[in-house]
Amino acid sequence: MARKKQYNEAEVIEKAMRLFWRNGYESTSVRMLEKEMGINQFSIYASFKNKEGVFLESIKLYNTQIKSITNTLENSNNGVEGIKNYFYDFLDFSREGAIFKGCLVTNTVNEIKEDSNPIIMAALKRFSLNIRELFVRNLKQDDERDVKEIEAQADYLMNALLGLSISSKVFNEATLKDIIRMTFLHL
Amino acid sequence: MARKKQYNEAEVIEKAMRLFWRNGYESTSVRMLEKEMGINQFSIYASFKNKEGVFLESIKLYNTQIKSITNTLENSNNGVEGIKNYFYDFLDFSREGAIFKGCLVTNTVNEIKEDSNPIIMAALKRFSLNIRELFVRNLKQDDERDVKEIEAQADYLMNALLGLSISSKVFNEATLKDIIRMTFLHL
DNA sequence: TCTATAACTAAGCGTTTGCTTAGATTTAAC
DNA sequence: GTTAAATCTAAGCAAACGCTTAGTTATAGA
Repeated sequence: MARKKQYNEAEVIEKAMRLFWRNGYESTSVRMLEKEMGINQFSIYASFKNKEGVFLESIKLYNTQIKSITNTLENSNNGVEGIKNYFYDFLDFSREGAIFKGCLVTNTVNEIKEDSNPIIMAALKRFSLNIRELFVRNLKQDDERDVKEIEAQADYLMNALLGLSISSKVFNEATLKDIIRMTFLHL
Repeated sequence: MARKKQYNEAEVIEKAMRLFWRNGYESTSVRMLEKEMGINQFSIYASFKNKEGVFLESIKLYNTQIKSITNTLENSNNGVEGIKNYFYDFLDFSREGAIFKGCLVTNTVNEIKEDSNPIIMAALKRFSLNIRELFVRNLKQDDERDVKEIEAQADYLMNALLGLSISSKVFNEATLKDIIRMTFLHL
């Protein structure tokens, strides 16, 4: 009855996500997206409604890709050691060749103004809170741990993880691994 | 011989800096600057050449303002305790009423792409390196400390400080203070 | 083969961006 | 008071932004 799409939506979102990851949300223009995704602006808007839609789909994909390491964390029952492994896994996950791109979500949180784009901001907060809950769950596995301190430790770890997302653009790999080592010294 | 300026350059830069601090570099437009600074675009360009010039002057001012707490750190001789105080001082410094604005420099590092604006990026890196050196200097004051670990500890502290700049937009004051407490537990 | 419909290309919409410029206004030396 | 120079206002520049739309092309059912 009608013409077939000449592109696969999953494939072009993969490319869009990598561009957002490197560039951030605002400074990725629709012109850049159409070049990277290899499809016309019309097709972008037909498939994903608008730029925001492309980004929300990118976060979804990011979520499923990072699932491979959050699942490892979720299935671990070795307490804080599991979280430490998550930090190392994340470093590996955020690497593209020699450079580190940080976390797509953290990068964007830093860029977006809350009131200028509440939909994206809400999606990003949901993502962060989810990871923090995994930290709490794993910390509770260590039975010699002071339960009153667990919430504070989870916040401390989130702070370190957020920091790592910036640090990974400044420091080299050896330094980043040393930062992780030091972060877990007293936990 | 000629007309007098109807504004004080130091005063309008103060206002520009606060706007950049809240908003970031890219998402602060020249139209917003002229409203906040209370002067016309022509005057902005006459006094500071361009938007980049306004920002570079803003960083200079930020530097002299934050000097009040970096000086305290520089004059301290109580080792890691002095750094801890710096963290608390920074939190206070970055507060505007009930909300925390993070660090102007860190906020902008997150936003700017290295190759898109190398001049600003260079100014920002200089700023960060300077603070890290103060950390190293203070860590060396503790004579029971392992000298081989000092560089790693300085990086760890920078990571925590960078994290704090993001965290301060997400967490409340009590949580932030708890994060600082936990950061220094094993140092 | 004809036709209806979805997918394509490419031009262009209105708005905002950083920045400039023409022209009026103020000021201080003469 | 005249004049020259700096400062002001306000309009407008080209480029880039997110997004739309007119017109062409391909495809599957009749």
